[in-house]
Amino acid sequence: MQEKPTFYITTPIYYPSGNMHIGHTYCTVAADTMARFKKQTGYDTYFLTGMDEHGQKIERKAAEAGVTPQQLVDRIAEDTQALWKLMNIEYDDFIRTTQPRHEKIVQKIFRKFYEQGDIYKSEYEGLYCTPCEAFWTPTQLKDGCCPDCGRPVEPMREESYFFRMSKYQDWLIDYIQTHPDFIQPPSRANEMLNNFLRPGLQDLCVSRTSFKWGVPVDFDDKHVVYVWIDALSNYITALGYDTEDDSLFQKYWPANVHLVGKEIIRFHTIYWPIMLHALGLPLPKQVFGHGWLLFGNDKMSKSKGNVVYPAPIVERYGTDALRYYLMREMPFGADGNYTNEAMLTRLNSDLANDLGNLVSRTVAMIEKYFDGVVPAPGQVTEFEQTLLDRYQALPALVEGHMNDLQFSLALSEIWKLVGDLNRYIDLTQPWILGRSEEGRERLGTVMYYLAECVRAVAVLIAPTMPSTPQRIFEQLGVSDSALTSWESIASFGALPVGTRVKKGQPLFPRIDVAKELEILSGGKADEKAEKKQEKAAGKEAKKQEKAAEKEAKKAGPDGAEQGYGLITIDDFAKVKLVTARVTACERVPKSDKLLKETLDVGGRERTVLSGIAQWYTPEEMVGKTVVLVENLTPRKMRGILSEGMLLCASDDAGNLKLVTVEGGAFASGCEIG
RNA sequence: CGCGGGGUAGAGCAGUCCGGUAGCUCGUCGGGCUCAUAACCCGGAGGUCGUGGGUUCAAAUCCCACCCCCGCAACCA
Repeated sequence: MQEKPTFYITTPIYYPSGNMHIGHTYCTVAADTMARFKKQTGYDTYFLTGMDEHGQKIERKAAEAGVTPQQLVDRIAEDTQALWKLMNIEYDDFIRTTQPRHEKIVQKIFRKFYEQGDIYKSEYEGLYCTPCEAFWTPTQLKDGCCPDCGRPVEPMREESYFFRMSKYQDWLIDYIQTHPDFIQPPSRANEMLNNFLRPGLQDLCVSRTSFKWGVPVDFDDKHVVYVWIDALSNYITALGYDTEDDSLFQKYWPANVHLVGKEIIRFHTIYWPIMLHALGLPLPKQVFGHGWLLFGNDKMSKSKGNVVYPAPIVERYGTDALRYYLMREMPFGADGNYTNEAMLTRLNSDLANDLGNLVSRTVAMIEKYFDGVVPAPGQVTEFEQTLLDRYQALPALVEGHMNDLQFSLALSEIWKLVGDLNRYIDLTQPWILGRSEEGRERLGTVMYYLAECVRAVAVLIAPTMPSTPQRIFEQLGVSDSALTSWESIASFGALPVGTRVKKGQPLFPRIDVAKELEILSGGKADEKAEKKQEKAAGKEAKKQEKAAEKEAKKAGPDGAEQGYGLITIDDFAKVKLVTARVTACERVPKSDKLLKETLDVGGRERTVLSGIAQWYTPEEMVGKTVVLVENLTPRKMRGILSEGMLLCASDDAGNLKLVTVEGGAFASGCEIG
């Protein structure tokens, strides 16, 4: 028996500092699509994803939440795996850096580096910002102060182990230059060479003593292994490298592709190759840096948060729809914008109008004209020839784009066939052929070509949209797995004459874009509230508010027009507004937008966070008398509990002004209303 | 001089490496069709390719300078 070629693909292991959102989903879906494609085209594939669960940030987050780091990461790992299930991700393994199988090998690797002289002990010296618990290089500083919080930094020393990167830099430069496919897209290779390699690599600090949540260095227990060796080695520890059973490692390493975000390409194309080289292992064949999914302004939503989570989208439109959108919308490698509107428009035009409707009309016509039985094709005309040309060229084109990880191009090629088919129907006018007996053979040809081409489309979209093909096959009456394989579309005509089709539900119902946009933005806020606010009271209030809003919209057109429901005086009374004096104010570390205000409210002190740092400096805040929503459910942001909210006015142009009480001396704690 | 991405039709983008009628999707306007999910098909309008200079027979594309936007990693009430 002939052995299949192998294909090993990985995603980064994600950091569980929060729930996985659409950006992580993007990368994971891409890896899954690729893995499925390779499987479909005859490869023995292995697809690894997982989580990078160590580090100071997790330690701190867990402490804030009052749980152990392990509990924290367990929860997020569970949620993440549930999300991947929802997205129909078929990974072969899910590695977590807290698993013993990983930790043991990391220790071995670390020790090996030490013993062979790649790692040495020294001192890390740098400028440290104590509140932010971060080291900065002199070039990162802003006016000599911490770029995050603006406070002064101080020189600090920390004992650390270092990896001699410099020892390998010439080798790596040479490797990159002689392996042009190693770093993709190629512009990234230049970036690495010019910015990091040619100027000279600095030795890399690979251990920490400042936190404990990590893999202990087994010969020096003051230290834990820092992220580089811990996280990057997951790609081989997951395969059982350097264990008793390393059969997976033997079989699949080196990886064919590491899919990574462009922000971590440096670690994967410099540190990781050097580590592997030092271990005497071959390098992955390719590291592909994909772009970032940016968030365009969603005009329908006034909510300021712009993090998009996949679950609500999947609930409404299905997993395949979201997968299609992610893979189709932007060229892999470049940045792309995500907006609900663009997605809904895309789903409507490509999935509902073009593909879904094509399947619909094809099946409907075969039912109408041939009682649901696929007829035999007859004489071929130039119209069929056009289709055939497209059909025959398609698998190779798709394969080419897929191998370049150009998902959007692959899909766009497939959709050219979909477009051809819709056009074909108009050109051949089956409804006219159906009127006369002479047209019958011709009609049969048209129907056969349609059905057979639709079958091919179903096969081709399977990696991107894993569950849609089955729904198409059901309507086409195809159940034989020999007719759903990649090989089955190698040549036209595998679909047996006489197959019974059966019309089913529309594949992708048309979406009312305006309506859905409203629901999506509302749904998003809802989900956030649910995640954030454990307190039932808060949740309940929100729901009621929503229900009331909906009611009011139905009832009063005036209110609906403005997007607000009418409320009664009682509703308003629920909101307790009071005056408050800002007694102190500072920027929140590691946040662009947040200010932390300390307020005096009638003699009592309150801490409130506001996303207004772009408009107000901490200095000018102090002394203002502002309006506080006093009975808002407290919420934690950046680890600080915010007890209320300051009223602001903002306009469409992005200006923002605090609502203040004229004459700053007005007493604080006074009720407003 | 921190790094990176970008400025091409109303919107989102391709084209730029390797100069030679400016293209795709959505929207819009007009027409056609009735098998289909108000879907599908055809056609039109709409761009001095950020600005200024240079090279060239010819520049979105090459060279120089400048301007502007965005991101630097995500629950920002």
